[in-house]
Amino acid sequence: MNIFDGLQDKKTVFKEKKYLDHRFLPDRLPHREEQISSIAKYWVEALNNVTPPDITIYGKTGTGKTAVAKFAMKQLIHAGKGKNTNIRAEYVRCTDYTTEYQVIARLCQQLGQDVPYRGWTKGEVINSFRNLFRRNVFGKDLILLVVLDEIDILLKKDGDGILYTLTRTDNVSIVSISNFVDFKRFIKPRVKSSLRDREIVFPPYGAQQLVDILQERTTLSFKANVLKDDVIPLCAALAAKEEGDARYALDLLRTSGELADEKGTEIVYGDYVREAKDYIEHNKITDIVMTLPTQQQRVLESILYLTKRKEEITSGRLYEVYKFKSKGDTVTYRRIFDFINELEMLGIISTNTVSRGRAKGRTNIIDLQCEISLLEEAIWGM
DNA sequence: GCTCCACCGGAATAAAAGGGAA
DNA sequence: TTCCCTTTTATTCCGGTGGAGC
Repeated sequence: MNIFDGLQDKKTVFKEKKYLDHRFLPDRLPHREEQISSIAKYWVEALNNVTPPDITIYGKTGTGKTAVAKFAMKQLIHAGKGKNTNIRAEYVRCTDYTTEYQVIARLCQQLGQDVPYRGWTKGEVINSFRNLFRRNVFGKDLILLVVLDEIDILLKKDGDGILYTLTRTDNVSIVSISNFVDFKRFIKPRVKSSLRDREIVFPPYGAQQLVDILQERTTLSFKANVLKDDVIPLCAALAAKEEGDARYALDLLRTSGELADEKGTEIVYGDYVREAKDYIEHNKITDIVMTLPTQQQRVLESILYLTKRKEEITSGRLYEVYKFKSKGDTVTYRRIFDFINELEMLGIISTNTVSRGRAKGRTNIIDLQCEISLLEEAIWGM
């Protein structure tokens, strides 16, 4: 008897689960035709051996920014085949490569130039990057399209040096993808002027559009007639409420199916979607909390403590509680300020700065953005 | 020994609205 | 009433330290 016996051919509602992964790149991206053709309009220059203009893509999470960019990359490379061009398109996720050095080193490696992760100065790495263009290794002038996904993270952490370097390298065209419209405030005027960019905005998907997207994936990934009629509209409606997040919609759909498998039913019911929602939320919080550094966990604990006591959480009060809780092993208020920002970025809390006049100064009001019980569970272990 | 980088904190600057002067 | 000042904290700027890869 093998432990894997019987598990592999367990009954399932899925045909091919992978098509429900948000990283899967379909052949068609419904309701993004306009954005795709905008990119194509700019990039077509590359096929004539002209460096295309820089592009900036804005949009909330799950609005298809990454998918559209990757789709366009694929198409461009395909179109370039057989033509007398030397086009490369490289995708860099700035959450994985968080400094100028790392991004350039990564680009070098993608283009076949080996550079170490450390030890070299930034200048050396930039030089060998630029040499890739001078040396003409590929016979034809290299045109490089760099897609910098979630660039706001990089800019916030490491400044705008990366843009400075890339805009000052010939034959490089930058596509910046950002969740925030105001990410340009991280860019200094001197760099901004050399970034001659076109902007493309990705609006959130509406409920009906999400239905279309889900419908298309469903035929690929689920067996026939396993979804109750209300499943897809419900996923779409819930995701539409979450700022039109298609990734979330797909997550809901997949998790609902997994729940059906788990329960051993052959049909996915609408109720499973609601259950999936709780499950996803729970997992998200647990994941975040588990990977948080100790000090940040303490801050979160303090927020939880104050929330439970129904006290208004001002930054000053929070710091008091935090200091009390960590008994000596503390960091300064300056750090807490950063932690609060990070927690806000993660979506666990929200802050609102208010000013209370002459004798009271300014303060941040902090609000927990998730269920107390979920957070408790995550912090105090399962 | 050199560089990158994560982590940290001090100091300077900005912001908002009540208080008070005109 | 209007307008500037004051107060207090938020926020930014910037530099130091030490570990890790080379």
